[in-house]
Amino acid sequence: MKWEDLAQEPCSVARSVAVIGDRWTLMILRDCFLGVRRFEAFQERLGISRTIIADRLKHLTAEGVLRRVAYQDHPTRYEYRLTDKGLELHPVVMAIVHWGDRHYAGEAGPPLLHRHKACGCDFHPVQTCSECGEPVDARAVETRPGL
Amino acid sequence: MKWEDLAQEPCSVARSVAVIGDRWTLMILRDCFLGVRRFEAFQERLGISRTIIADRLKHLTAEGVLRRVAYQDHPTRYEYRLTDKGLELHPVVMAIVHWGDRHYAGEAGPPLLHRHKACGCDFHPVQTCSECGEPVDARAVETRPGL
DNA sequence: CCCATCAGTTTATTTTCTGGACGGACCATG
DNA sequence: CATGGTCCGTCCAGAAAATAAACTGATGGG
Repeated sequence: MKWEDLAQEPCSVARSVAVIGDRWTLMILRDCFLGVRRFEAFQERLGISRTIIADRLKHLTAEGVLRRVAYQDHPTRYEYRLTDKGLELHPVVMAIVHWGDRHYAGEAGPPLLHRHKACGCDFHPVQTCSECGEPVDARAVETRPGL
Repeated sequence: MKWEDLAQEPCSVARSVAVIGDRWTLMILRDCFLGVRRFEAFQERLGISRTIIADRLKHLTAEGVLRRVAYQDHPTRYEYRLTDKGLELHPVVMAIVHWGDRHYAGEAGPPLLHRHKACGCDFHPVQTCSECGEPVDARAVETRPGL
């Protein structure tokens, strides 16, 4: 199997991974959620070659996760913003952050705190069932073919 | 920046991505959550070269996400099972699945359904605030340095 | 002019991946 | 007791992809 074939698999993980399942793509998305928008800023923060940045931004734009927005003319310059589809990746990123916080944070605690504006508290994400509202973990889930 | 350097970054996304942020690693984890445990089974399901399977399984084992468990002697054969740390990746995988379901499922709906054993319903994951219990989305979160 | 900013592209190198063969320890069958 | 099958890997050479570093090109400021 080739990487591009992932998108054709009858599996939502495979299809998503074809879009976002790449180290640098995930790092770029992290920065997007932190408010980074410009090519130079991504490059500087990540410290990787510009080719990769250009490539990944192009890919994410083509997939509708980011959109290019002109922020000046003469010359026309674009920045990259999350679309609604991109914003929906927030749970993915938060879940990754939380796992990292739990298993790789040092003595001093997690590097970043997240505050829920509605209640004003620092929080971590909890995954719950859309039907009953209770927290869900791996052992509480049964999977079966749906198609 | 090199890929291995990600683990040293003061960022939980970077540290997590250093462990699981690879296409094939994510696909292997998907299969783990579907109950796949054996080398041959991973290889057959993914259809990629055995070298990659061996490499990724080794990496995940070294990171404590999977553990090797002997399931027979003469010769001793091992299978790979999720550890508790690995099971904690469930929210990450579910979030990815849900995003894929929303944006890449065809007419017929998502390829897999997930049933919450406790309430018996098919569900999708909802990310909520650990403090107030309300659903959280990207715009409801403020980030600040915590260390 | 000369330098700086910004968003990329081009080119050459380095790394990774593939596909296939191979190894070793068994077991079942004829 | 050969022959083939199962299972978990490893090894190797060629192909493909990822990456770094330098370059382009449009513009503005001093």
